[in-house]
Amino acid sequence: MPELPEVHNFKQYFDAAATNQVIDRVTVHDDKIIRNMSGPVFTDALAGRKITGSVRRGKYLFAQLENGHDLLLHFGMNGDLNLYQDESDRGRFERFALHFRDGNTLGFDDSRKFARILYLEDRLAYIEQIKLGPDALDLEEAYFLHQLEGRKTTLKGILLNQSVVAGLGNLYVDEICYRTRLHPASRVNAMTLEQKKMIYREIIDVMEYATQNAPYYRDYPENWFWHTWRHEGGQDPEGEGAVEITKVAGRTTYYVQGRQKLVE
DNA sequence: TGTGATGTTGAATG
DNA sequence: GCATTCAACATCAC
Repeated sequence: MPELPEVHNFKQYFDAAATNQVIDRVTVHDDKIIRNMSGPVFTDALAGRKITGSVRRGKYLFAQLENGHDLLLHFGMNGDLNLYQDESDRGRFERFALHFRDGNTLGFDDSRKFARILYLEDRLAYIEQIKLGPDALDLEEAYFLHQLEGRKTTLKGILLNQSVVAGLGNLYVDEICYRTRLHPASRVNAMTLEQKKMIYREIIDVMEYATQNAPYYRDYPENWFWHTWRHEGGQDPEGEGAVEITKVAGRTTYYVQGRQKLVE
């Protein structure tokens, strides 16, 4: 599930659960989820470490350790955090868990195993390495406009590109396109400056609204866009047209025919 | 029971 | 070399 607003919520949950906790030991149920070292090496690297806080950038959550290193949590398609005391509360799909000295355990659940966990000695070097762009909430207009120059890809493709702006995913991109009245398959190089500025504005507005109003993980408000128009048989709340389903940038895409203009 | 899924990557292609 | 596209990843839910 996680896009920027969900990971924002994971951060809140993580900070409350783990800040100032000392890791007593680590359990790894599935070595493959740790992407840059073996399970035992990972376990040794974390044992005895204190967690001092966390930093979020896009969909990436960096848990900071007192030695200056970081534990990177990327939630993939359906990662989740689960703090518990009683072993019976352990998640069915827990892949690894931090056991704190105070007796609590923070489990990382991930049924589909698309999550990525790394132990990082240098967070900034890693961000540089994967070319992760600025967080959507920190996006500056001039930078964004510059990133769009000379691009021939689709509007949806550019918004999903984490190097351009970090944090947007399939659902929120559809909502941004809906609000701008632009068809998601519109070509970036065919759009006017005004249209690009409008996209910038909606990125910020949608992300701010979502982070301020989203409850933890599920159970979004009734008027959330995927309850109204972004689903099979959905209705455009403004009644301007029919909801169509197609594929853009390789992803399932919803848009309102008649409302969203294809610019190419 | 077959299909699709809210993400990322690396290989293939242009 | 760069931008872009697309299959692959592994498993579950509908």
